[in-house]
Amino acid sequence: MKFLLDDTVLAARKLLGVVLVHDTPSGRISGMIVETEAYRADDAASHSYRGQTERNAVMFGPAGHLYVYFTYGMHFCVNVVTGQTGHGEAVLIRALEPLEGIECMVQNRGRSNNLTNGPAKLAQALGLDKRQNGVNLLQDDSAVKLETGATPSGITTTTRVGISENVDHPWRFYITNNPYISKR
DNA sequence: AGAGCGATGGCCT
DNA sequence: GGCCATCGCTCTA
Repeated sequence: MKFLLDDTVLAARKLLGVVLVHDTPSGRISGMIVETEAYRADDAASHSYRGQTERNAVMFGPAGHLYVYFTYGMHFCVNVVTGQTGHGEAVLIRALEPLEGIECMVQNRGRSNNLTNGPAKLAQALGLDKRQNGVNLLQDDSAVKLETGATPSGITTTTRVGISENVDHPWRFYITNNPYISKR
């Protein structure tokens, strides 16, 4: 996972195919990352753009940690911190392909379809919220961690979703033809 | 298939 | 006080 220290846009591409795991009391829940977005420090759409605050502090910490934020009053979204410590960069995980613990995901989501094809959906499916903000994803004994997965067959590049600033950059990536990407 | 909108709370000015 | 890196229900076709 050395690539997390690379340029954040490149890191977002390389996170495709990596497996995100949450070890819970009710079992191991995991999914392969199939869609990401890069948020750079000099990027008006990034939470870190206006400097460090209590909320976004994790983004300014070391790469490979988990940044979880709360939005729209009811949703959590999950990011992997990238780049050098102090820069404030991260990659938003927008979609997963479910691998293990699908029964747990169904329970967490309260439905049996569309488990992980959106940033807030996958956070709920894996049981991730404010409590996991800041955990180290690169440590073996961590409850939430990243594991090496498959190399994607193909990568599609588009502009990012759901932002109003800095709209034109092609910083969203997904595995071409993967059925679990979020729509739009 | 697609547009409209309500739910719901923390963060920032 | 207004804004949100959202989701899913409800309406119109």
